[in-house]
Amino acid sequence: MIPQGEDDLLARSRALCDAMEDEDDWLKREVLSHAGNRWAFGVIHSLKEGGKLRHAEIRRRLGGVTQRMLTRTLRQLERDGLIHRQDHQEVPPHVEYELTRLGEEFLLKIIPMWLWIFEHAEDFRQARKEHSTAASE
Amino acid sequence: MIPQGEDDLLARSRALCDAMEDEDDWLKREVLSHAGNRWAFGVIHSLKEGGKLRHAEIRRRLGGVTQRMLTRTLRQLERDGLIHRQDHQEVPPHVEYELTRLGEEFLLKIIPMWLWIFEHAEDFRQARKEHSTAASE
DNA sequence: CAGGATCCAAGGGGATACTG
DNA sequence: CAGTATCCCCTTGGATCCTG
Repeated sequence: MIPQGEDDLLARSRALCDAMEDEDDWLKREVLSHAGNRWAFGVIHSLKEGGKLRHAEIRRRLGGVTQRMLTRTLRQLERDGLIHRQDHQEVPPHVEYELTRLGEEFLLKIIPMWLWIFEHAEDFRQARKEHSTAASE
Repeated sequence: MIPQGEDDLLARSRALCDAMEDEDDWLKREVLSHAGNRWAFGVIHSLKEGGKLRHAEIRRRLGGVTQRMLTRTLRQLERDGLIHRQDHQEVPPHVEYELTRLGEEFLLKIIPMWLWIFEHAEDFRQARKEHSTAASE
């Protein structure tokens, strides 16, 4: 798919690589790391589907995440502007999270890559298997 | 952009999230980590442009990477089948690396996200600035 | 030339307990 | 309910030195 514009994509990417000396390096690390983050994708996904959600509700949807890790993930995403945190200043605490426009766009950008990875799950498994057998020879 | 098929994307992603219980989690971690890896993207990019390259040549193109980190990155990419390592068994050592078909596809899949992030660099900077001012209030 | 060995600092991920 | 504090292990990124 998307055979058109391949050279163009590479050229633009190349230009960015050259331009990205030191100043923009934090951007890659900061933002792209979320894509590899253990819970970030699930959080964004949940918020996309559920709209405005509370901490406990997100935890329920994810399953397996600890309070601490969820809090850290939420803080990180908030800091980068992908989600919005709304504290209702109530007792007991009532805090709601929702995707920002930036967060929605981010989700739509990483889903294709995400899908591609899982579509090629067998290729990756195969590559690893071949590699381990080659190593044992 | 790409307003068409948004629901479809989400539905497919949702289905994958549900299906991905424990077994496929390594896949996400392993493969997606390359996207956030400090050097992986540059390595893949160099190989896409330069074809078959040696260790030292890749180092020259990247600039700033240590031997150790480059070796580790190459090993990781090789393990996941994104690049191929060809040891010519010579003295002095002569080892060449090149992209596999899987690696090329991977590059084309992550470039759009990559470009999007840099196109929105200002948004991220702004979000962070607002967040830090909000925190200090 | 390619990369292994060693040592280090920082961060990710997690378990458990506690708090306003 | 939402979150913090403390402890832990593991990985990442890196500097430096050494080797076939």
